[in-house]
Amino acid sequence: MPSKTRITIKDVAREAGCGVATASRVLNNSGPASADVRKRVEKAARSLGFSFSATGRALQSKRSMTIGCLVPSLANPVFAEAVQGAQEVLLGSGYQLLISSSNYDGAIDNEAIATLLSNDVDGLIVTMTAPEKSRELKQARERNIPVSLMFHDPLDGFCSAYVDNFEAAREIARQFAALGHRRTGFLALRFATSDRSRNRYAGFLAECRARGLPDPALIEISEAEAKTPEKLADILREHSGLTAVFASNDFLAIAVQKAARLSGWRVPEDLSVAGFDGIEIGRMLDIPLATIETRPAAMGRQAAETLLCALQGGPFEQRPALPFQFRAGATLAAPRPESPTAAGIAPQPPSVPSLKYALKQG
Amino acid sequence: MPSKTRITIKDVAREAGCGVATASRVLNNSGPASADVRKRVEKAARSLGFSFSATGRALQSKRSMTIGCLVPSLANPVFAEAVQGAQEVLLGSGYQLLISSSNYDGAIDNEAIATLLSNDVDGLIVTMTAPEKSRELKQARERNIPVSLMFHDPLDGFCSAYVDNFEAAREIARQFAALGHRRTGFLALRFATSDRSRNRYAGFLAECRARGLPDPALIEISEAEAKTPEKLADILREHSGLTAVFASNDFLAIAVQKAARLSGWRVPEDLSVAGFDGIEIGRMLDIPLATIETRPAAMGRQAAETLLCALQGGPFEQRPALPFQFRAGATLAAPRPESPTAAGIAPQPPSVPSLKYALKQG
DNA sequence: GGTCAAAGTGGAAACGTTTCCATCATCAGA
DNA sequence: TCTGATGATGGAAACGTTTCCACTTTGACC
Repeated sequence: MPSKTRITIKDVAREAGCGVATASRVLNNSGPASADVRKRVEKAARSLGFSFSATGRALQSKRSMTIGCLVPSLANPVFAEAVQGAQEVLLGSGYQLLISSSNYDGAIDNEAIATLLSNDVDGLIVTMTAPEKSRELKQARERNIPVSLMFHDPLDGFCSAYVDNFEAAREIARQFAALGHRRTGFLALRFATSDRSRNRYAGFLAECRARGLPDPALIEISEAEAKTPEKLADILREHSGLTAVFASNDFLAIAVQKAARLSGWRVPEDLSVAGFDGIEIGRMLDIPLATIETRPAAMGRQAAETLLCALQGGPFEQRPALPFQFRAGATLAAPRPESPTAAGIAPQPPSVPSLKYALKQG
Repeated sequence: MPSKTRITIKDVAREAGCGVATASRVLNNSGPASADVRKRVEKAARSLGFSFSATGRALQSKRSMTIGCLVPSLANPVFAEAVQGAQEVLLGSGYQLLISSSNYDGAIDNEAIATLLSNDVDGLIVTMTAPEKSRELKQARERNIPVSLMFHDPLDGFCSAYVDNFEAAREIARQFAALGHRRTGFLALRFATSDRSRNRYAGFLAECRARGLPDPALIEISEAEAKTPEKLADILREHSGLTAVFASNDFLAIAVQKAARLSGWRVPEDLSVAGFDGIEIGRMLDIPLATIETRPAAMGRQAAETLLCALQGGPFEQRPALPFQFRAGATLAAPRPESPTAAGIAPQPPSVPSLKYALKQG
C-alpha cells in the first residue's frame, strides 16, 4: 500500500524549488513573493493535495482555533439545539468546536474542562452542574481563556447567555393564580444538579408567596420516573388536591399529561399543566402545551458570538438575558368549582389552542 | 495582570532539577526513574499545576487523539442522540470529539470534512448528503484514516452503523396492507439530500408493488411546510383519497396528525399515520404514534466502538445492521368501509395503545 | 578489586508551522 | 558609477512533546 504520509509544507517547497518560508508566505498571502515563485508554489500545493496541519500551526501560533464546549447531554434537545446554534455562528469563523458531555455528572464536568484545557482550546462554552465552584473553570480564567456560560445566570468573570428562569417561573405562577389555582406543585427533575430547575422553583415559590398563596409542593422525581408515565401517575396520586402542576420542562409536562390520563383525569379540566422550554412539538399536540418559550439555539448563538468577539480582540461583555415568552396552550383552565379552595372564583374558559406569538430575534 | 502563560514540561523539569526527558518519563510512567526524582517531578508538576499540551503531544506522536464527527444538524434529535452515543463511548478512551454540522448542505459537508482532516483527526464519524461521491472522504481513506458512517448503508471501504431503512419501510407497508389500505402516501422531507428518506420510500414502494397494490404517492415537502400544520393540511387535501400516510420521520408524523385535525379528519378513523425513528415522545401522546423504533444512540455508540477498535490496532469491520422494531400505536386502523377499494376487507380493531416491546441491546 | 549488566539520566532531534533576520539582486536617483 | 532603498528569498529558531542514544552510576558476581 502507498500509505501516504502527511504532505507538509516542506514537500511543497521542495516541489516548487523554494524555501519553506517562501512557500508559507505564498500559501498564507502573508508576505512578498514574485509572481513566478507564487505560481510554482500554488501549483505544487495543488498537485500534491497539500493542506495545512492545524497542529503545527497551533503549536507555533499558540492559538488552536478550537473552542471547547461542555453540555450535560446532547440527548436533551435543549442543549443539542444550543450547541447547534453555537456551531452555526462558528461555521465561517475558522474555529472548530471540541465537544464534551458529562451526563449531568459534576465530577465528569470538571474532568472534561480539564481535558478541554489541555487541548489548548482558545475559549470555552459551558453548561455544567456547579460552575460557581469549579476549580477548573477558575483555572481557565487564570489562563486568560474566555468562558461563555450557557443557561446559567451570569457569574463572576464569566459571561452567560441565559434566560431569566426566576422571572419566567413567576409568569407561570401568575397564570396559575389568574385562573384561581391555589394548590399547585412543581415537578422537578434533577433538582440537586440543575440550577435552572432550582431557579424555576424559586421564582414559582416567590410569586406564590407574594400573592399570599400556599407554597407549591416541590415534587422531585428521578429520570426513570420521568419517562415512565405509570410511575408518574403514582406520584401524582400521592399529591392529591393539586389543581395545577408546573413541570420543569416540556417533555416532563407531556409525560404528566399521559400520567393524568392513566389516572382517569382530564387535562385541563381536572389538572392544569404547564411546561418549560417551548419545544416545537408542544404546539402540535392535540391539546397544545402551555409553556414558557425559550430559544436554546439563540443562547448557543449568543454564547458563541460573545466568545468570538472576545477572541477577535473585542470586548468580552455580558449581554442582557435572552427573552422568554409565555405560550398559551390548552392545558390550562380554572380549577373545578367543587374544589372548596377555588369556590367563589369565576372559572375562565381555557386558553385558545393556537395563539399567535412572536419572539424578538435572539 | 499575572497573565500566566502555559506551564510546560520544561518548567516542571527546571523546578524538579532534572532534564525534560526524565520529567516526561515520570509523568508518563514510560521509563525508569529513581524514587527520588520521581517524587520531585510529581511534586513540581502538582505545585505548578502542570498539564500536558495536547498540541505538543499530537505534533510529536502523530496522533491527535481527536475524532472528527460530521452530522447534518444537532437540532435533529436523531443525530444529536447519535453524537451523544458516540461521545459516551469515547469518554474514557482519551479521544476527543471534534464536531461539525452542515445544515444538510452537501457543499458544506465536504468543506467540513476537509477542515476536520486538516485538524489531523485520527478518525471520522460521518453522516452526510452524498458520501458515495465525496472526494474528501476518499482522501481520508488514502491517508489511512478510518471512517465510520452513521445512518448510511455500508459503502466501499467505510464501515457504517445503520438500520436497514428499506426493510423497515417494507414493514410499514405490510402493516398498512394488513389493515386493508390501498391508497397510501409517503411524505418525504429532504428527499433529494437524504438517502435515508429515499431508501424508506424505495422499501415502501417495493412492498406495495410486491403485493399488487397501487404505487404510493410520493409527497415531497419543504422544511417550512413540515413545521406548519396549516400548510401541511393544504398539501394533504390535494392528495385526497389517501387512507394511510407514512411520514419519513416521527416529528413529521405528529405534524400530520395536527394537520388532519385542522382538516376535520380523525386519526386513525379517517387517516392512518405512521412515523419513523421511534422518538420517546411518540409514546406519551394521547394517540400513541405507530412508528419504526430505532436506536440513534446505539448507532453512535456502534460507530464509535468500531472506530475505536480500528484505532487501537484491531480490525475495522462492518457489523450487521442495527435492529429496528415496529412499534404499534393507535394511529393505525382499517380504512373506512365506504371507501370502495377497501370494501370486502374486514376492518380490524386499532392496535392497542401501549404494547410492550424490547429491542436487543445495540 | 575488577568486570558487566542494568538502571538512571539528560542532550538533542524530530514533528509542521510561522516569523525573524540576514542575504542578495534589482533599480531609481544622484 | 556609486549609494541606498526596496523587494525577494531562504536559513534558522521557536512552539511542547516524546524518544533515541550516549553517558554515568550502581550493584552483583566472580
